[in-house]
Amino acid sequence: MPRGGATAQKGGEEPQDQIRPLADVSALPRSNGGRTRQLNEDRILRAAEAVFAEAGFNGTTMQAIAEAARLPKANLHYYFGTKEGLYRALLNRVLDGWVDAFDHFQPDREPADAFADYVRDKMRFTRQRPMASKVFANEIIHGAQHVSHYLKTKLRDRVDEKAAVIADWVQSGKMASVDPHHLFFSLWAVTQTYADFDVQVAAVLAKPKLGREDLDDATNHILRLVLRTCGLPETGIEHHT
Amino acid sequence: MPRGGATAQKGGEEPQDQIRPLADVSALPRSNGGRTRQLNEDRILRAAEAVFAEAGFNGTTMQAIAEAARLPKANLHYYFGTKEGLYRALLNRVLDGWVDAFDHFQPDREPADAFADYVRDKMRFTRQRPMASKVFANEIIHGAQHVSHYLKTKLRDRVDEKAAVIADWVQSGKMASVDPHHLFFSLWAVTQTYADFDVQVAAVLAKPKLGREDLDDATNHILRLVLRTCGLPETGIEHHT
DNA sequence: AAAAAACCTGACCAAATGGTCAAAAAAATT
DNA sequence: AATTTTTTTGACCATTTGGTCAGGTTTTTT
Repeated sequence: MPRGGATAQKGGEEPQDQIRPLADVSALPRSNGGRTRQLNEDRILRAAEAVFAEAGFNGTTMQAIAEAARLPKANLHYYFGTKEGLYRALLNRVLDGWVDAFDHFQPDREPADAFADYVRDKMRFTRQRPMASKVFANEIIHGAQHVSHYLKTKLRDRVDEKAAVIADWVQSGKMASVDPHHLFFSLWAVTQTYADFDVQVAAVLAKPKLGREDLDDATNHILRLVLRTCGLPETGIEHHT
Repeated sequence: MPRGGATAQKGGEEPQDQIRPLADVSALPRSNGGRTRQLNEDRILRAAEAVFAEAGFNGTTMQAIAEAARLPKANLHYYFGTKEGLYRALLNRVLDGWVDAFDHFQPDREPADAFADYVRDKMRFTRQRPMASKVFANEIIHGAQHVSHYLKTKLRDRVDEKAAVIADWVQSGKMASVDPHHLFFSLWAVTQTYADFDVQVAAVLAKPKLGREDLDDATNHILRLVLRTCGLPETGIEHHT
């Protein structure tokens, strides 16, 4: 008897050509102590992230994910039941890494350091998992139907908590007066724009695609922007050329 | 003989319930001196903007647009030929209003005024046509397949032109040193985030939806952010509560 | 008042897509 | 080694969807 969200399967398949090679995961080593499932779910989620990011929920076909993961479509349904189920699983995975960066905002820290670390973390995420960012952005733009509860509870609480910390910094004269909530919106916006709208940025910069250096420039720019906005000293930022 | 991009039509229709009332346009007054086409195209585009914004290109069905516009589906095909054709027409419409705001950056202007006007323009657009912004954002996130040429030519040229103006301002000591290109990316990001990610912002602010006051707060916050980043005096910004 | 051009639309269709099923192969348990 | 559980997968299907067509109606032009 199956174990996943699925029940039973059967599905017509055409021969699957790989659409995008998925790193290497080619030979899932045998004799796993039963973690076949974990490996395959991960493999599928990785493929799904890329496909959903590029095509959005509706534009994504199970077939496309199957090809990207180099597995038959029915296999996806075996592990995740429905397209919706797979999508939700993916969103959970993406959201996990989203709230953690907030930890940098501790009351006893130096504001400048906290902001710098936060920005650098966000930009690191942007560089390393631009697809994840796009999946999330897409979900929000289209009404956040699957994550609205999360936004109104976990995220809101976390933001309120850290907004209070920033408000304290402002009160105690450690930084200039800024609306903490809107500051967060700005921080998210300026960092994620390099993941979500990378195509636009690259086009304007006349680059075929964004490279590491471009993102380093961006990071320095954002650091300057944030620190100046908060009336903090611009230490540790390289001078842009 | 038809005149639009279309050729000829015929299409099965179910009874159309309105999904979203479209303003009022209920009675297209007769006896238009032949501008029936213009009226209907506008009506369809208006409906399409809302539907495409909510569902993305692939998630949007011609049927849904037809219902929103309260016209039979075949009628849409009559005017725009294909779904793609309609989408492109919509994108053109949206892009038109996008580059104009750049005009505020004139060499002889006071930098502070130029930035303030630009931000206010962008935020006005965000408030008045959030759907348009979402359609555009969606297009970019998914690779800008239909507008990449535009980005690499018209937009890039325009940005380069205005970046030069800002570079001059920096040179002549009128404002602090900032990378002009990245400054634009930041400006776009912080303003459009209130249109594209309105759901997220509202959720965090614990509002059912963003109101005028919220966007006014946002505008003031952004003005402060930009002016401080550019080392310009914060004149004419109301103090946030 | 014809004739032509523009507009409208119900009926229909081929292709795509999410999902299912049954049967079998592999692994793990006993 | 037998049994049970988990995994794999090809074939099949109902529905949805973009798009077409032919014939009709309205408006404009002559």
